[in-house]
Amino acid sequence: MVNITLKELARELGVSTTLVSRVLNAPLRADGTPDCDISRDTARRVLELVDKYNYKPSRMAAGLRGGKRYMLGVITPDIANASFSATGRRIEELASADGYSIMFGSSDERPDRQLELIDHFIGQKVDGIIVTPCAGEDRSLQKVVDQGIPLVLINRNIPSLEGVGRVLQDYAGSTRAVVKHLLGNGYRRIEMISENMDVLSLKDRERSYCETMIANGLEPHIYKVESITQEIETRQAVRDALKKGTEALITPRIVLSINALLELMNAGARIPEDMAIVCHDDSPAWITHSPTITYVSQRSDDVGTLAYRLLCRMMKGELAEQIMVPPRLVLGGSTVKR
Amino acid sequence: MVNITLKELARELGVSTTLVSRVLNAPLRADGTPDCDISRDTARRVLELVDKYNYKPSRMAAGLRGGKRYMLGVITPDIANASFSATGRRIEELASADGYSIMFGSSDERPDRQLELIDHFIGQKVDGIIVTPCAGEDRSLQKVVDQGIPLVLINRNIPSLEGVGRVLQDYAGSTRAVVKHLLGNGYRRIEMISENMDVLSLKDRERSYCETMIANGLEPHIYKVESITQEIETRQAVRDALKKGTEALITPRIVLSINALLELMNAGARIPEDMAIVCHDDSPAWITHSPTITYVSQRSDDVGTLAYRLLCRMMKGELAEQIMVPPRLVLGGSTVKR
DNA sequence: GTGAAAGCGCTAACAA
DNA sequence: TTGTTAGCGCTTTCAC
Repeated sequence: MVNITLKELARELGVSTTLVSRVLNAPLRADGTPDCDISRDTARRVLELVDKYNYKPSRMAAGLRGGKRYMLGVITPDIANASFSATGRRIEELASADGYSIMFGSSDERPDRQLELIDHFIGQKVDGIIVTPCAGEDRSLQKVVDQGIPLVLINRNIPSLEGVGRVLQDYAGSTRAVVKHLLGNGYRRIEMISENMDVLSLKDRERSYCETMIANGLEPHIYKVESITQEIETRQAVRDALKKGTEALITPRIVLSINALLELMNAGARIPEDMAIVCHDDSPAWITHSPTITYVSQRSDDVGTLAYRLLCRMMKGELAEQIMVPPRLVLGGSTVKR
Repeated sequence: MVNITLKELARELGVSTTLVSRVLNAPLRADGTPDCDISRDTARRVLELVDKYNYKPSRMAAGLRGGKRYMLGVITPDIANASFSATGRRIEELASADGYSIMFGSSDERPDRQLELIDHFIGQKVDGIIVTPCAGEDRSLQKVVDQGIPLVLINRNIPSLEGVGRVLQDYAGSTRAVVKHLLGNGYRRIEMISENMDVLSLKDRERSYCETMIANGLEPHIYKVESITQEIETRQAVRDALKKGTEALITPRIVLSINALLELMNAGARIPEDMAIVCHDDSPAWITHSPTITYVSQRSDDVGTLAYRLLCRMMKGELAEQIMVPPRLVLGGSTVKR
């Protein structure tokens, strides 16, 4: 019941292993026949037997001798995180359709873990690597580049690295779009509830909110809540905002969104009459809620698609690019025109 | 900058490759020295040079010749699903500490996809496979067993398969515990809101709820909502329950839990005075909510730990076992004694 | 068009 | 205690 080998195939056909290997590795022509200097007839016979035995070449052996390894490495800080796993899922989907296997690893935001994983991947001689880097560890990534292994960075940038592909999100741009959307719908007293965290994406959103408000002659105001007391503070902020007559709230993290929403319901506030709200990140709750919620989607799966495609191009020898993905503003009933 | 090979190491040391290989593959003794018939001194010299060059053996080559491959395959229906990814995460964590690489795949509940992935894994000659099987495809799994590759089933059972390990959740047992907990706290009029789905875990919970109620001389009642109109129906069910004077609600799926909770808040019902509630599955919302929510944890990470450990034992030649994991009832303020 | 032969980096009999 | 030899399954010159 063990898999048949190329050698056995060759023997049964009465040809050399070389011949079989060549047929198998030739690029396919438009009409589906292999593009190599093998007689059409022999090639057909080979393919038929391959089919009959459902022969699958051993990637191990192929890789060893120097061929493609059909293996990719993917590292995220935490595969259990919804956004990262959505990205990873998409990569796996596309890659396995192309015959690649995926090795996943979670760095857990620990540089040593990331280093370990990279070493592992290099040891396995993967064809390419996609990684959401954790802070404070570019040496291992540099090593990847030095070894000539195509590398694509996702979501977080490391500017010092050269020759790597990047798929990054335009957080500032999306927040600008949010504010403009609210302004266009007649909202003026727009506030943000944000969290005191050292995360670039959040800082970008805060900064962009302030800039856009000021550029439109309005005064920005951010409630900054501490992570540890986030729920209580968020709820307090919502009550304050309601009392003050704030017209719209932007909540740039999903936990803030959820707690703000809960407090609005708790306070009996009507959305969007008493308070409009823009949430962040993807949740099935946004579209089942009534009214539906206007939110900024991270497009995690699109990021996966783009990263994989870019990696493919790089594996074919094309130059590394930087792709900016604009997060998508999904309009809902929580910010209708007033 | 490319990795050094065992052969080069051997040449630099003036010994044979065999010698080096033996040192490297020997099990470690308590004092950290390799347990083989190599002179302590030579062994030390080998290890020193390995260290100096940070040599990592090529798993490809090792695997090819018949040694361990240090590679595991993990298949879940959807790695983007929180529960599965938590399990996968834990497996990866433990496995990579032992030097294994993990190949992940999502079957997307599609038998053909599962078959493909399994073939891939067999082709890569993984040392072991952990899978949450999708319905309707046991042939590929049988193939795994036939090839002598240790296989562990997670969460879903396929009784016909022999010689496989299993880590299953005791859904009926946990629901029994839920009902008993409520009874013990003085609740009598206990109802369940469930969804009309063909999923074993849900059926188990419904059955167990009914049985336990009847066994205690109480009348069970289940609101069955359709998946497609789940939100509206769940909310309606909550309103009905409040009107009828129901004392406690069990919601055996996370979406039902969330919508029931939202409707309770919407209706201004006090928890647990007007209605106690037991939610299901893990969510950060349960512990940040006030009052905190009593819920049944799936223990996805524990399942991962147990599955990995079991697989390890099987890879060492031990017999396959079946492990039942009792889901954990986490007590919160939503079901306090009345 | 096709095949012989030499490896890729490693492990495992079998000798010494 | 150590080395010799022969592969694992495949790709790749180079020769025919």
